[in-house]
Amino acid sequence: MPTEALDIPSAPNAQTPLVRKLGAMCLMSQEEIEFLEGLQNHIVDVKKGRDFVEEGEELRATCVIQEGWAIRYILLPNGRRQILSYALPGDIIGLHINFRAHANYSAAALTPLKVATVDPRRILEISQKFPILASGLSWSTAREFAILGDQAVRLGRLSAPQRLAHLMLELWHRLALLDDTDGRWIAMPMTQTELADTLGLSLVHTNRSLKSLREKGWVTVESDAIRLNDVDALMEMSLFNPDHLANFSI
Amino acid sequence: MPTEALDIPSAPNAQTPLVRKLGAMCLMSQEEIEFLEGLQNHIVDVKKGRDFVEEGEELRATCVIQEGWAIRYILLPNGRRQILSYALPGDIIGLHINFRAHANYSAAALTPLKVATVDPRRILEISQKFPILASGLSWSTAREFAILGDQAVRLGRLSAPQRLAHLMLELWHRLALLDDTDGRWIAMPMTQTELADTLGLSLVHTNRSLKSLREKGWVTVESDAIRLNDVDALMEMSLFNPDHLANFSI
DNA sequence: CGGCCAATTGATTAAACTCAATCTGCGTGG
DNA sequence: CCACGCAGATTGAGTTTAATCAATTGGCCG
Repeated sequence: MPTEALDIPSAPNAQTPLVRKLGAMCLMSQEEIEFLEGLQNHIVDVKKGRDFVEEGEELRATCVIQEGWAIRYILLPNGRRQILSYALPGDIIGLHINFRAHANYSAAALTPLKVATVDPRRILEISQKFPILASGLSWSTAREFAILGDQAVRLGRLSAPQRLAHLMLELWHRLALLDDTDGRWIAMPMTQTELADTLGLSLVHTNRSLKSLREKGWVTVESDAIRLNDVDALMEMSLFNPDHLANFSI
Repeated sequence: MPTEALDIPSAPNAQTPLVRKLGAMCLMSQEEIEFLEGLQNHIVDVKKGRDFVEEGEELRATCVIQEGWAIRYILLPNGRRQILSYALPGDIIGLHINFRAHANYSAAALTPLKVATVDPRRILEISQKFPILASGLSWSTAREFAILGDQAVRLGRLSAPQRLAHLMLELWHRLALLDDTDGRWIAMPMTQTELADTLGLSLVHTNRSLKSLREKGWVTVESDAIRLNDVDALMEMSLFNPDHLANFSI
């Protein structure tokens, strides 16, 4: 198992992935859990490939992913795309919406998606009424920062095969927190084009780097999933630091 | 002047850079301003080059930069470094400190620094008592995200000269919000080694890319400062999007 | 004057990109 | 049922960008 995080007992009766995720970090009261679950009762389906947040547009609602994966990305005027991060179940898009704030990135469904849309004013309500919950969201924010920071490290200071391995390990750890891994298999719903736009590489070079990890025997690739055959080797070669995703250690 | 932000009247009697920064976004009451200023009365000096936050260490205090520049960075086991972002006066390091949270990046003084150290519990107090102030800090958080997102775009999808120009424009806009630019001159207190670690390049290639901007006449480089001679050309070639730093437009 | 740090330049090597074909699996219409 | 089209994956070949290695220069300070 990837981190000590899993030794911390989860929130009881956790139904939504957000409650499960926060439960790994902080001990919420039953009232807080119920409030948080109650927030997420308005569920919207988003078709695979569809944008549900568009850069520059005014944000109307805070979105909490219930099922499926999304990407946050920025499109450049020359047509190139940089995917900033993957949003998994329990992740929040638009947590920090302010008066007339405009989205500074787009978000799209990587797989068919179920999202809860929440009135941003109810988020402010949380910080006034539920201090534990508020600190849970604050932790979630700090974790998003750490994830984006690791993305910057990948893009700035790792080689192509390192970037790939590093990303796989990140996803493995994040999915493990949701109990969403089957041993060493993890879902990989993105195409190689999307992978390339995540890692700042060309499609061709992404393909070749993936091949090199396969040929070393470190990963097994299936359509829509990969298996991490040698986690130690992957961690060492990609310089992955698991503390960045479990900064609540001890 | 870079953005429409400057047309919004600043907070009256703004003394600390944080109040000046937030004043550009939200209209705080006199009481809120005084509370925020009062928070920042414990000032610490940090010598140039010194780390004041170390990755992995437990964070004891929230730091608000009063004077000087800092860097947030991650050091890899192989000795390479990725600078994530620059912290300017008014920026906050450790806004989202939680119970026994450990820093997931280091921070060091790029210049001699004055920082206010704040008890993190007083941050929680803000969100409970001062809703406008809380939304201001939330905006500040969203802005930090946008800055780090732009950093990922630079690292992932821009060429070396584009990365340089893009970073200069970011700093120009951020300094303008603090009224800290002298026309088109901006401070550049970092060495080329630090610039290279910011942009994900080698020192030599950074030097050559800087030379190419100079030779095109777009920038003038002095020690510790540069002048943006042709902002339009820089914006076009680097695909810079000023909205990311002024997402409160209209 | 010497030492040191930062900046600059030259030459070579390595990594990653681009262009151009295939190849493969899958669904669909004839 | 099969040919066709299409999207995604794979491979080859040549080019470009950036890294590395190696000096050299410039400024500043003791």
